[in-house]
Amino acid sequence: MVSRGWVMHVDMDAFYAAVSLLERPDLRGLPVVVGGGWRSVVLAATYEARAYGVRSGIPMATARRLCPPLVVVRPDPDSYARVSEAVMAIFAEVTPQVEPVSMEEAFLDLSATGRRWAGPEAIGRWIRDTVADEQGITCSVGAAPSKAVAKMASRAAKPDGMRMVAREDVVPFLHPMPVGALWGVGEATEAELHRLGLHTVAQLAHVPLTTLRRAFGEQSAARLHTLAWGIDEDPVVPQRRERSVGSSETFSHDVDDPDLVRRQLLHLAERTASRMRHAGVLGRTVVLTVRFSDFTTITRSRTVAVPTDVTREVHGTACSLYAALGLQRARIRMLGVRVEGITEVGQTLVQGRLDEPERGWREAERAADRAVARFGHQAVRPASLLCR
DNA sequence: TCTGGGGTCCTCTCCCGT
DNA sequence: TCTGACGGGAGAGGACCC
Repeated sequence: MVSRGWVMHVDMDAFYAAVSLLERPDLRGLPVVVGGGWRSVVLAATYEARAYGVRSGIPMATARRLCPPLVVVRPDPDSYARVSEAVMAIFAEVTPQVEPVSMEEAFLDLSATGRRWAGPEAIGRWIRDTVADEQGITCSVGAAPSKAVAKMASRAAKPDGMRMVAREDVVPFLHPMPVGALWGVGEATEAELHRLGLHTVAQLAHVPLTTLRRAFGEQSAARLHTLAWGIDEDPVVPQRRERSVGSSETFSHDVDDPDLVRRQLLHLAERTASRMRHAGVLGRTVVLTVRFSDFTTITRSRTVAVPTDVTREVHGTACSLYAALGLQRARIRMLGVRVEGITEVGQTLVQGRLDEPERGWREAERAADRAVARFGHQAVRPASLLCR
């Protein structure tokens, strides 16, 4: 075994766009993005589109302006899930210690690989070849002594490349980089670091910890400092359990009608709770998110006495949180419903209420879930959503 | 320019009980 | 009975990731 102490990060190149092109080979070589309606943002862009400055996260309108010949394709979640599952199965042939980060990337703890592998480079080559042969898409691979550095190595290798960073090479690899390249340093943190006169990882690594503490607080300062030296003890954890489940949606145009808001909250509560029932989990805290037309966003939450996965209860809590805001026809752009404090059904006592019928809403909604699974989403729906 | 939807984690504040 | 210190939990918001 020659891979002890190595963590590998594998990241699919422009995953959603690449998978979409499998169905549309005629679009190969063109600037293509995956995205939705006119108020949406770019979900993924091919490297041809990126040459125009188009990248994921920018508004669709901006993308069209930057790249007039842009081709837009709609997302295809089923295909993404199928390819992702196949790719994760390839990783599992290397090691059982696979931590999926999202559909398109995962960390692999190479300490647990068998003797058949000659080392991290051989593993990386095999993964890249197998993913390309079996799934027809490319990926980038980074390997290092820690997750954070492995992640940055795969980013440096993109697209369609591989980068190994041995323990003795970590500091020379990191220190010339701009601070914004560190994993976990986004726009706001980068701006604050620049304000402190820190532009490279080397400068960040040598600044006194007390200076960072004043600017970022205890935990974030410690994290930044250790990251700058490539130290990251975060282990590879297969099968991380979700800590919250939620659903949100931007209206096609801003709304101020309270009835429309309550109907949308029902739609979001239904989506959230049915996913919870499907996953076999319950949650205690309902979080309502409201984004107004000026893009200011507020959240309000309430913890209920008994954990729930019942649409009616999630909806009722979300509605009372909304009512408590006392909004006078404010223009709303987006609504979200999320449930936190997740536990598994088997681990939680679901206490019946005194005023609850013996076979209550929970059973009714489970029966509806079974009908939906058999006959499709239109089979059973709350009456107030039938006109959607 | 005009900003999706799914998440996690951290910080700060407030409230409550001791 | 009042006051202050302290810790824990809840709630709100922000930053970050893909």
